[in-house]
Amino acid sequence: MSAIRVLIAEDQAMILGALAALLAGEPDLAVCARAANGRAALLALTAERPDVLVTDIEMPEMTGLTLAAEARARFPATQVIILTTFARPGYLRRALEAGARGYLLKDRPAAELAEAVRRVHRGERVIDPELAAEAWASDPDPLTERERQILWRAGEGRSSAEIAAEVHLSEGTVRNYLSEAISKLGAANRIEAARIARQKGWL
Amino acid sequence: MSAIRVLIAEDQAMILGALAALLAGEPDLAVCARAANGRAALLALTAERPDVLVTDIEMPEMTGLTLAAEARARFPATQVIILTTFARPGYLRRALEAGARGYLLKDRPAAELAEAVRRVHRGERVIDPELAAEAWASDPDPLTERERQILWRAGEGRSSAEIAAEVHLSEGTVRNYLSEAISKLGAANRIEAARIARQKGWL
DNA sequence: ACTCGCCCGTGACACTTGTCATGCCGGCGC
DNA sequence: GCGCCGGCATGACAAGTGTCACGGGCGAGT
Repeated sequence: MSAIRVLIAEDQAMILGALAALLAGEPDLAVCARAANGRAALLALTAERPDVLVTDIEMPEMTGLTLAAEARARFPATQVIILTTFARPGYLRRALEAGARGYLLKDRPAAELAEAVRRVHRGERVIDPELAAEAWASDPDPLTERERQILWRAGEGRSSAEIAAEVHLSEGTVRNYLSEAISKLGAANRIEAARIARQKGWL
Repeated sequence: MSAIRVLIAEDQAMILGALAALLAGEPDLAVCARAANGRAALLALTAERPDVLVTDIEMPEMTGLTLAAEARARFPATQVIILTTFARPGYLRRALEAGARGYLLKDRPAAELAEAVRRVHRGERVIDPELAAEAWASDPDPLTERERQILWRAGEGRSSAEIAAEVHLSEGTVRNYLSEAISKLGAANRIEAARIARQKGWL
């Protein structure tokens, strides 16, 4: 009986190393690769085809949520666990929609990580129960994928023209999406809209 | 020759466990206790008198910085290492004033933690070199009080007119201050300026 | 086949924002 | 006294932003 092969994606190098050390202590688990961002994780997925992917959400290059969706689509044999600081219902909802099988908080005891890896590998779901209840009660993400993508860039300080170039759209269209997002969120401008969306976990 | 005894303080349980696992892999180090907040760390210090204390900054009950100062005053034999996410020069300065011997970022490779523990135990200082340079070289806060006051509000999403009303200035003047702040920070617009200022700890 | 939602685009308009030239005033050094 | 600089203010202009009306295409459901 061979060990469960795990890929860890986490942008803070020391935490990445520490998590790897944590799982290395379990005889039935093996950390087959590590990645410091979403893009590197995709490469590692292709090369290693691990049984389980454990990923943070907030990473450079590609967030853990889009990584989860990519992984789901291209490597369905790999189960995804989101491991994050943030107990935002919006994150959980999007994680589940992206096909994640587990959602774990960094607040939880260390032992739960190894246990979660085993359980998703058996095909079970592992969701923080407190968070699951809260997620059901909260209002759903009103933003479309495009709106989120564009609002995120606007929140970083990019201009409409810059965003248009980045996502290959016309500037007018970008302004339309922003206008739509602003009105959906009841904000007065793109800055406030980005702030609200971030706080609700929709970015 | 006995192992170096280490106390770890960190509020995120999983990270705490992972860091402990990381140090447990080093034969010359021993994690003698763990604490989930500053108050618990003080109790553990009293009970265990460890050689080295590794602590996060942002914790409930008592921050790592005040914990460092307390430890320095009451247990001078224990050397303190601050381990944090934030590369803010202001934090580093306060950490050193509190008597910390090490300041390490969670961004750094995992191997550096064990090495840092050994070095502070030998009486050396361990300061992230990048951060040390930045802390001394960085022009301390180019913003005037007015600029800060106004840029902060702009970062919250308020318009120039709203800000003008709040601080009893003309709208044109508000725009002038913002323009000045934007150029001082090398930003392209108020959003980016606010982001940069926040990141540098100037807001 | 039809509607509905999301996607993408255009053009026009009013408003906001960023920049610049210009000025007043009070403190500071010489 | 004099120049000089930093804080504060104004007005004017160009560029960027938010809104609206309107158009097209595509896929999912009824």
